[in-house]
Amino acid sequence: MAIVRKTKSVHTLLEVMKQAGEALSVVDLVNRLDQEMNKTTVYRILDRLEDEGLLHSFQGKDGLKWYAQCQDCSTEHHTDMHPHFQCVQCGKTTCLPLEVTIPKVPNVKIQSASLLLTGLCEECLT
Amino acid sequence: MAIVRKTKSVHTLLEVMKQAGEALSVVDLVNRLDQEMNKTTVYRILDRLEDEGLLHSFQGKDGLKWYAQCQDCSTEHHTDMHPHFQCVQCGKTTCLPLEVTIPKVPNVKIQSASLLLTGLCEECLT
DNA sequence: CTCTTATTGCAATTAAGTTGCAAAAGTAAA
DNA sequence: TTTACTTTTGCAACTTAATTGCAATAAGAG
Repeated sequence: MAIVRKTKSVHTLLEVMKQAGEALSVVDLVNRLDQEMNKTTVYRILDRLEDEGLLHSFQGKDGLKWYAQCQDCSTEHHTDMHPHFQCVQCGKTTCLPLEVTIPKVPNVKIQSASLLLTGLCEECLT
Repeated sequence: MAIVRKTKSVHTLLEVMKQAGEALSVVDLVNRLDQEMNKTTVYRILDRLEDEGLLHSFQGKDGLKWYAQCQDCSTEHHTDMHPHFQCVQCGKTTCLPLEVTIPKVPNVKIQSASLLLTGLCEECLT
């Protein structure tokens, strides 16, 4: 695995993720960081941070790639699996701190699982 | 809901899905049907068939949209949810005839859930 | 400081998915 | 089967997420 330097760009990106406190799509991140860095850089840093295990990604229902930072994320704990929730109205997307029981499937070797729940969040319900 | 006519194109597409016997990505479908119809038509027919409930779709880990036909699919039974398995080596993707327990999340209204399992299929394991 | 390696910006490219519009095909009623 | 109307299709152009090549810059080790 390539060495990931904690450059200024990396720090800025992680800070934006932390401030957001929820999952962000790559498109959203590119927009938020438009003044700070090039979009190619955003894509590349996200790749590296995911390799390192500092972020994890999943495919949104919108076809976009989403990234999130969570407590469980680390290089060792990479296969860890938790569901995500995406509000169909406001788009807010969060990691759910829940254990998911992965169904047993005979004759295959499961390497990863991703569970995406969609619906209406608390704020959009009221 | 618009009326979906069983045109020749619709029939051909459904036949290809049936022959495949597994989930197919839109890109794959467009290629397989290249001689028979335009790619725009493939996209539009898939949309309509999903509305009608004859097919269901999900986002693959590759970022592509995948479609599958299954026994459970019908207009009435639209919110039905089952997991999919995608082999990382050969790409074979199938519906798993399993019930999935959707975790209870407080204060939100879950409308849909999609569970994608990835790993190695029986053939690629041996 | 100097050498080496990793990172970044920029422009161009690839590829998935969408849109507008005119032509063709299907449906129903006379 | 002719006519009138609606849905479907093909085609070309377009939008946009994601990738690539290359030169320039920044970081780290000695």
